[in-house]
Amino acid sequence: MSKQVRVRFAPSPTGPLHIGGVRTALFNYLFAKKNNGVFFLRIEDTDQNRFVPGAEEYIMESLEWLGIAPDETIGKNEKFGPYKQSERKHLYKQYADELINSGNAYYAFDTAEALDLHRKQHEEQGKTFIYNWHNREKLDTSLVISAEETAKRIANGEDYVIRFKTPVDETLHLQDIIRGDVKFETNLLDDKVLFKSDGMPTYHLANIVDDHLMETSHVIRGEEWLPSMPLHILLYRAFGWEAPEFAHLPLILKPVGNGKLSKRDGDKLGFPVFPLEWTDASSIDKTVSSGYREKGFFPETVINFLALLGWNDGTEQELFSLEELVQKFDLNRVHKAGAKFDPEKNKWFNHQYLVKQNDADLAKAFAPIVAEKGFSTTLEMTKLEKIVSLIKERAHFVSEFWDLSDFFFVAPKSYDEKASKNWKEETPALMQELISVLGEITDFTSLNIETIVKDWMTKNEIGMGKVMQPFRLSLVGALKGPHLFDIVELIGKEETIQRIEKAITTL
RNA sequence: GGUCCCUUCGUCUAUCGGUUAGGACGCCAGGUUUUCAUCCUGGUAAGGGGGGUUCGAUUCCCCCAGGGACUACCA
Repeated sequence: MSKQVRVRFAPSPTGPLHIGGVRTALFNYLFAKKNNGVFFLRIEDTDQNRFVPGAEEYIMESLEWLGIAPDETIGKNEKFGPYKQSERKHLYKQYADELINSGNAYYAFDTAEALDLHRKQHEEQGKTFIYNWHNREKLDTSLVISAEETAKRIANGEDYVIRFKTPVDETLHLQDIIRGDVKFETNLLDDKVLFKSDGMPTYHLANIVDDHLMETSHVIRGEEWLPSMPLHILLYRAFGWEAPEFAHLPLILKPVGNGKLSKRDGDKLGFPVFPLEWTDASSIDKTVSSGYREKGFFPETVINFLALLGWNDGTEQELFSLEELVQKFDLNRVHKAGAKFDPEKNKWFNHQYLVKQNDADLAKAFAPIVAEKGFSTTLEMTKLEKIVSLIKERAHFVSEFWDLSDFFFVAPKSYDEKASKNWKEETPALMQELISVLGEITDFTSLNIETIVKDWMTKNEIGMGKVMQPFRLSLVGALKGPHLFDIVELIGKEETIQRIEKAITTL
């Protein structure tokens, strides 16, 4: 029996979760569930300067809305808690010390200013400053001074960081589930800071320590982390720990132009990049970024579309429920190349799920909009459900419902110009006749009205278009919308006749 | 600049050496519909370039080009 699958999503709370992060979380979730494993959420807030209030809650709420909430996290099954790195602060120093003692790390006293200067000077000469084997003994480190001297400087309160002592002259062949064999020369790597002068670990140290302590079996993360895989593997080795398996996901790219989709893209591209609406409290004007939820996307849409960005099951199926995804997901079928986000196809997915929703739920979602227009009391829910069932095939979002159904609530205020051309000289007389036909119908239901009206037309040899077009124009104000007799039944005999009369006088 | 990753229709993708290179979104046309939408039918459109390996390459290898990521005491 192989060991239990435990995967994590480990965002830092520097703002709202963006769509690429959501995809990473989703793939972790799918992989965990597929393998009867555990999906946990860890908050990586080792950089106190970048902490954004509300971001942590936002992340949790987003995952919950999408239906991919973690099995373990802050306040939930805290088997390996705390799940927030700032609360694990006391843990990391001892591991940094362990690396110092084993000769895998060293103290460095260089100031940020000194390093900046080095970088600038190198740049001016067209060279790149890399803090590693070739210069670490020329810099201000514990490698070149005595242990006593080092201890003294630290005791004096001098600022220092702890850097990893990258091994020399090695070619690393690393295995990535998605990319296969990836090669790195250790001589080209730099000695990353593991422990900062503010007493906090960097991402690299905290991440490895926590993944080990939390018994992470697989690290599934974005491709932007691929360059730090050698460092991470080397760290596991230095600690003598078994490393988890790695899988680096392809990036989600902007739909137009180049580059990866980023938080800064906000609403500029005409679609949300965040699952939930987010108000930037730090901005002067309290900038609001739209969210999928508020825009009327269903969680199923977001899940389905994101799952297919970089993965497919090898068949031609495109509509998947979360359960199906769990069943079929396979990391080995994840793509290597980045994928451009296609807002059009995303909308198509939402239409698919909109049509699938049951009418009662849609009516419930539509009701507040109707109420806002001032029709709350005049309508019972069953009628609203009926309306929704008639129009949903024409919509991508619930927010489009009103424009597609306003004529159910209120008579047209104007008539579509182009359509009015169908209003000919003989039309008023015909409409007058239609009124009297309608007036005599007692069973005022769609099918019955249709039968009677069509009978009347055939008996009098009146062409369909001559009646139906003006009839629709009178009720709807344009040549669009659901089956006409369904509209007639819903608005009722009296209203129908009134609207025809109004059309006769107006047109 | 350096390191690493990637490369099939406009976009998302299938193809595990031999296919008329398939599907979906979009777009166009036709049909259904009194109308719009849905739906159905059809069409549009692709293996970056150059070398190899092979009887045969989209598929395997190399080079180039292009794109991307990373290159902080940020994650």
